[in-house]
Amino acid sequence: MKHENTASLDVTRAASTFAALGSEQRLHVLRVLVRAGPEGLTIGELGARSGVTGSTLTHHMKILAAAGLVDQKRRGRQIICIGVDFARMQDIAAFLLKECCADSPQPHDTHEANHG
Amino acid sequence: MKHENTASLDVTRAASTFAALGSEQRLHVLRVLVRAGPEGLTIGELGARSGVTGSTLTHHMKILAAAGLVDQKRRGRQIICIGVDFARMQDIAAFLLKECCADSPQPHDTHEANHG
DNA sequence: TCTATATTTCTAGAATTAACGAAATAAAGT
DNA sequence: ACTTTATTTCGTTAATTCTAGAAATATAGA
Repeated sequence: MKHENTASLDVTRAASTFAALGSEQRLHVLRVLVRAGPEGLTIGELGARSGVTGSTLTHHMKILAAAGLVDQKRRGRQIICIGVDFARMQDIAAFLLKECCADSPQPHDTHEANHG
Repeated sequence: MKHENTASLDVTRAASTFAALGSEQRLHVLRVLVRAGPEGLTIGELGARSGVTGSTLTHHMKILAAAGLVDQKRRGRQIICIGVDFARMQDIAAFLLKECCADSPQPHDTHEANHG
């Protein structure tokens, strides 16, 4: 990891977001949350529905929250978790493609039709 | 990792695709490839442009290829690598949201406007 | 066949991440 | 203050992934 890159902070952030999604267990938990919709679920209910509980669930939720993929807020003595919004996933996906063909010698138009 | 899930194979595949994108170094390499456009780059040139070379690059490319994010084909004694296409990223992003709100008690329409 | 070039496999130590029990903290009710 | 419920922090062990050097393989050309 020894290369200089002006947009390096973005790469770092995008990579850790993808990494957050890159665990089968976290992906499962996140999808349970997405299925639950905008009202969200408590940690307890999320654990019950996903089969991932206790400190393990806390650990995974922390990673998902740090990536901005879930929100957590306290309500009394429970924590309500709410899943990603669509726009965020769009942004993440776009990140990969946004400089597409910038270094290509041939005219852009030729390829651009493939991903309008 | 002890929960049964009918769609478990899909989750596994999606998770490993995200995991493939979840390394700063791999993400950097992949973006260099995306910048290069549809003609692709040889491993050597990709290494020169990205700063990741040798067995380390081979290792990362294997992971990206297994995830279907790059294609590799031999041409003489070099290997040409070509980056992701847009449709694949769209699919990956969609995976997360496709069952959105399925378990939500309230009517779908209320939330659906947020992510047409 | 011999040599040079391009890339991969093998191997292993370092670093990171996962998993989980036990103890700790936070809020609410008695 | 004490108890119960909900969740997190801490500490520790296991598992996975990263990184890179050295040897191996594949192809092309002399």
